[in-house]
Amino acid sequence: MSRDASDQVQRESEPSEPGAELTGRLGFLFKHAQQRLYELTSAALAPYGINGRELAVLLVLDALGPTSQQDAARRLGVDRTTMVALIDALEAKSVVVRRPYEEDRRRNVVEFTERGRELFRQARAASDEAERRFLDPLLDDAAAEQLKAQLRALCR
Amino acid sequence: MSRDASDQVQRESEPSEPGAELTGRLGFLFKHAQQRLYELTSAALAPYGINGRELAVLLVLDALGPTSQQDAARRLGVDRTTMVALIDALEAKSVVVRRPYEEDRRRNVVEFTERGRELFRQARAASDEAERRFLDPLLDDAAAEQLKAQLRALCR
DNA sequence: TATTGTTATACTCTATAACTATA
DNA sequence: TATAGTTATAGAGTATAACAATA
Repeated sequence: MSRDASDQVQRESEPSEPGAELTGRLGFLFKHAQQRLYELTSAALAPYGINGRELAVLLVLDALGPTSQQDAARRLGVDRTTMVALIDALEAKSVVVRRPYEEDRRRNVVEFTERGRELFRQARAASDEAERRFLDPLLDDAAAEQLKAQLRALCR
Repeated sequence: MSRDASDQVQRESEPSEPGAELTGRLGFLFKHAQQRLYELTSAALAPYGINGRELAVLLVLDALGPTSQQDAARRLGVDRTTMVALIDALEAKSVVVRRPYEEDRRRNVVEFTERGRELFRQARAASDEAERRFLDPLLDDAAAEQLKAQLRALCR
């Protein structure tokens, strides 16, 4: 990366490129940045047979340990009915299993299978690598970290 | 604080807050930042009876002048069949009109109505204000501009 | 043959409501 | 009564395929 910082910093507050009325808007920028991240991540995860949403479920399971579907749904910020389908898909691929929870038989415990845990480790590494490639256009690691910090601030 | 040493090691680029495995990921950050921007923008546009996608169409029309649906669709990066429905909605609200284009009668020309142009000006201002509120958690205007510059770099 | 607008259709992601079995 | 999981269903947003009119 050998570009001058001034190439990337927007000096004035009015963009001057043609079409910036649209392409300079936050909604447009977020949509397209996200689209690009989605493409990179999808390609990176394809060899493992899971998608980004399923990896997110696995990250939650890894963080929480064996968990009820409801807890995982809350943690992920999705509806519990959405979680049913996500776990269905992961269970069909033998990445996780549902176990009855004896102490409260309304619940399932969801946990990794042995090969599911190994698949998760590899898929997470592939996704990490995709994130790094996504961030590659930024100047350096400090810029990448700052972007993350700003996004964190914007999520309340 | 007398935990095992391995608990206290501050790793290099790993965030240490609980749950950061998920919430520190770019996909998660983008999704939630965008969700927040969506909520603010939706609320800001509601009084004008249009949504963010429709405002994007109007921004394209404003940038291009009277345009065919296909040109507008290309500029926006959506399918021409998607544009049909978008123009349908805007025309139903008398914000734009379709006019036959005499030089090439396969085409329509889409353009603002008089009150549509005025509504657009006000809606755009409201959306701008929503963007500013969205960016409010950032330190200052320079940080906001830098975020935009970084997003632009990430969209290729 | 190719292009513009259109319709019909389908797919993805997600949520709400209602059912069941448990508590 | 309340909760966990499930099913059925619906809505938003989008795309593909096929058609009519026109070039």
